[in-house]
Amino acid sequence: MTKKPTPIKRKRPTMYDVAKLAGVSQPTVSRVLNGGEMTGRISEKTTERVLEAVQQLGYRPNAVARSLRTQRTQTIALLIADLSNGFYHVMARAVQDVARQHGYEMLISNSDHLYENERHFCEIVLGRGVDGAIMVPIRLSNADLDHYVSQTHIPFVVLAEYIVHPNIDVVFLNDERATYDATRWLIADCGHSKIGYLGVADYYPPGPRRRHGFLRALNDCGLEPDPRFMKMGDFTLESGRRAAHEFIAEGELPTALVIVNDLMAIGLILSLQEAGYSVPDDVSVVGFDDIPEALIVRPTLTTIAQDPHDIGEKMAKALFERLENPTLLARRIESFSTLRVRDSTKIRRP
Amino acid sequence: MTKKPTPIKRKRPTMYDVAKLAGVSQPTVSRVLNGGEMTGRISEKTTERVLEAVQQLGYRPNAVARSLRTQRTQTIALLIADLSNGFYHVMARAVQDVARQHGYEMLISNSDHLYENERHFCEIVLGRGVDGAIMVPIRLSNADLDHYVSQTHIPFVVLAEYIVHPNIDVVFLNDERATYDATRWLIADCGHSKIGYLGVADYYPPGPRRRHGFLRALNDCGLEPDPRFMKMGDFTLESGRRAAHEFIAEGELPTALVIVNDLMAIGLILSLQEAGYSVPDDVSVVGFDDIPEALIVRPTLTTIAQDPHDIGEKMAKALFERLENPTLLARRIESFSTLRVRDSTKIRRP
DNA sequence: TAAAAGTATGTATTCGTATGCACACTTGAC
DNA sequence: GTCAAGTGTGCATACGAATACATACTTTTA
Repeated sequence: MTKKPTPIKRKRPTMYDVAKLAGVSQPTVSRVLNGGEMTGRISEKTTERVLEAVQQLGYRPNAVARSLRTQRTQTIALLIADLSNGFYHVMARAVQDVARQHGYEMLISNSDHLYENERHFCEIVLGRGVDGAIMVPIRLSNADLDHYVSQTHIPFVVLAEYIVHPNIDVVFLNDERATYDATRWLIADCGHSKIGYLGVADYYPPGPRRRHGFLRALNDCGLEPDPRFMKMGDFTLESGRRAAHEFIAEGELPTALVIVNDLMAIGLILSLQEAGYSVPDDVSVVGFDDIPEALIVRPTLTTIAQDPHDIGEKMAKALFERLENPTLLARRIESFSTLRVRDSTKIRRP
Repeated sequence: MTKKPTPIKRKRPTMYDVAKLAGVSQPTVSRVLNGGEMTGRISEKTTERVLEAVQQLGYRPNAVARSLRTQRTQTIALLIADLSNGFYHVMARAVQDVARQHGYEMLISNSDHLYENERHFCEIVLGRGVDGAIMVPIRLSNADLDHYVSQTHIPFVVLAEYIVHPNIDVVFLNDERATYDATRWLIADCGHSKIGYLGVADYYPPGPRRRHGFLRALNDCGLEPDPRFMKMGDFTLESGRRAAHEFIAEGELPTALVIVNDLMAIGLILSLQEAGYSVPDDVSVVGFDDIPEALIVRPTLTTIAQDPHDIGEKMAKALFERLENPTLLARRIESFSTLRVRDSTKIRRP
């Protein structure tokens, strides 16, 4: 008779197994491992025996059981809007660094800008009982968020100026102001007056704010927005290319374009170049985000740089502050942008 | 005596609360919600009452408790080597799609190519009891992985040809062959003979294989590798720039370069251009990966395209097949690369 | 030298859910 | 009118660890 086909799982050892081997009770093992001074000290001899048994069995605490008992999972959840947007990598990394520093794990999810996915994420957060959540909501309304937040009692931090809620920390960029400043710079310092704007639909939260900053700058400089130069995309490179083709087809280009994000700006630049136009000689372009690709495209992209590391860090810190002190009130925290002038813009003297 | 300082959390409702409100027992609630036909059917009247109570209390099952009871978490873990590498986004997305399709959540982690992080990930996997794990190990040895895998009994899938283990599914690329083919194409079809290679240190797993493919092609075509044209980086764009500066400083360039990944290829191209060289007129460049930036850089990058979506999908599918059928033997699954010829290479007739 | 105060450990219970088993009640068959 | 075979529920327990409380033993104190 041959050996049995190996009963693949020998069960994972539990505290009871360790306790039995060490000749003590299960709680003693727990106390040795968690060392909570308050729990009662364990003699050195016992400690030693227990640790040896742990070693010998290769015991590892079961995080699920522990979570059930302690009501904390040592995990936070992070929802980002687009896994393929470089902006979020840096942010995610910053969050992860802070989390790890606090001994927490991070559950990342990706909404692809879809309402359904954002809701799904919240459901998970509620069901799985993570200890805190950080998200970049794009489609969720204040009411939606309130609905979820009121059911859970964990700290929530969002990157979204439009959210206003007594229990949610908000980190936000001053998009409106940043776009205003950049536009004004194009007009006042660079001498442009035929300026266009490539934005996104209003239901994307940063859409209205950035467009408004653009329009306000125009207005303050005594210019009228030209409807021929106002177009829309959807944050993707491809939509930037489409916009370029529209401009080309219509035969008239502005001398400068403010664009709602870098990816679209890059798409537009590539398509303009392929059609024989020059950036910045024919059109100056200003993007928004400062993703790594902004330094790869030629000309390098002038852009409004957000600081995703700073944003991630601020969000994570806010979260852990509230985890440690749940009575803390929700705050609104600003993260600043700066205009990085590169080669895609040039001074034009009429 | 005053009231306690407000126990801010009114506790989350449990099945008992639902049961009480509906006038049934807790197991009945469980059976209504899980509807497992085998469990015994519940009368329509009861079902209705229970569902109403669920609704009214806003009850949500506690995933932690459920996991403890069922010994499954409905979660898989994914470790990627570099969150800022576009290659992994697509892969992660593919994995997530398959996971979601099976009703599983995904815990993403990021190793930054660091040994410590890879180990940490395995520890988490063991402790937290995810149901399966997918990883891209870079530093972990076969022995390390064996150490971990032997302690857990969940399916593991890795993207790494160098791993050989009876309980680990391996998805791999035929790097050696792909590099061989590309090099041979440069020589035979494009007429290059002064060919260099920009690689990475041997402790990065794909390093030796890709270099070997390069050398084998040279050898098969009767060429000798020229040590002046063999350099190393570390996968980053910056290291590609450094290599370019070395070439320039040394004053002699090959007419074609095979480069271990796109990011380094792009860095090299940018630095060469800044120094006044032309790609592909002075040097033809072939990358590896086909990241999105390959289409942004000018000239567009000729590259060996991996198919990250295919890879992610294959890994996830392998994982779920073994989740559903644990007796399945571990397999080795190949994912194919194709050479995408773009503008960074040109034919040279001596 | 008995009582009080410490020390080290064990006992019992709890977290929220799933599930084997027992039980009561129907229905139909003989 | 008794028994077999369903139905629909409740009871008890288990998952693995943490913790309030009890207990045994030691030391100190009056």
